[in-house]
Amino acid sequence: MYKISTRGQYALLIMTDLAENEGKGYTPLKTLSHRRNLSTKYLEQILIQLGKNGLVSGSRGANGGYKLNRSASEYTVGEILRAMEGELSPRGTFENNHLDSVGNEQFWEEFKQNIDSFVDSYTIDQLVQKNKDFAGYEYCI
Amino acid sequence: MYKISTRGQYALLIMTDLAENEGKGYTPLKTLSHRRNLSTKYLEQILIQLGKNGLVSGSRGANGGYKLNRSASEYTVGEILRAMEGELSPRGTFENNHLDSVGNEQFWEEFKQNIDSFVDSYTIDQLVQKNKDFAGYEYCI
DNA sequence: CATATATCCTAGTAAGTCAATAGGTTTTTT
DNA sequence: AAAAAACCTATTGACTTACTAGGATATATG
Repeated sequence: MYKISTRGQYALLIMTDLAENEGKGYTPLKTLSHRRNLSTKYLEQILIQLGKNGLVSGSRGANGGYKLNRSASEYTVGEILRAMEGELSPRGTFENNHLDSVGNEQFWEEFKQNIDSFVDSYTIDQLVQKNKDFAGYEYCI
Repeated sequence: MYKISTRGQYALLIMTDLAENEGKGYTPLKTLSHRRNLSTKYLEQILIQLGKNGLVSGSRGANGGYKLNRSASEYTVGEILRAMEGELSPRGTFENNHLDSVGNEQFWEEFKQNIDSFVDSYTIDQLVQKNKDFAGYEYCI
């Protein structure tokens, strides 16, 4: 099937959200989950994992929350997805099966490289920019 | 993350196997499963599904088995994988979530197109050729 | 110091998927 | 008639997903 789970999708969404609110200090989990209408407790796990991977920082107590560690242009979509999903290999179990043919092995390897180079070609600020472009278009109607 | 399941991987392997044995009439399930050391009963389900999708034909009785419906150059890897896995969308549940941002939506759409165009750029006979190239290289050592 | 606010941590669970296994039915050749 | 083979349907254990739940820890403010 090769699907990216909701963890990866939510992570990407929240990273663009944080990017859109860059420079406003820490954004609390509650604000994020309400703004995107996602389960607070579920999103919490995602943010903690993003933190453990060095993508966001959390601050506890009043006025706390989460913020990006770098500027939005310094995050690729790939590293965010990999932080949540692990390697984005299109093969599941039985990788490198010795029974597989060499041609097939090469195909699977190229498939993985193709996916990696696609997701690594996108940065978070490019996603944010796409939104802005669309918003601008809407207002012009 | 969901990966391409063994069904898809086995299907691809068996299609290249059938391609390598093109012109030799029908190949029985038992031969295929023993040659690739795969579960006969499991592979049976895969071949039946490939048949329902018009990719192979089965013939019952003695001297029966399976064979390709077209020449190996007329199959893309994509159509084989889609026959087993359904659409190769990288998103799982909650596609087209109205809460998603436009930029993200576009990203997911392009991601899917990227995958489709990759798997559709490969034909089965290209995989077979890769094997032959490698075999030739081996013998030259 | 006390309290509210917020992140951090661990465990559990219902539903679904995966990878087989199993046993039978139907068709075709010899 | 018998053997060979595709076809069909059901079941199962292991695993994953998408949450839910309850607490422990840290921090700003009064």
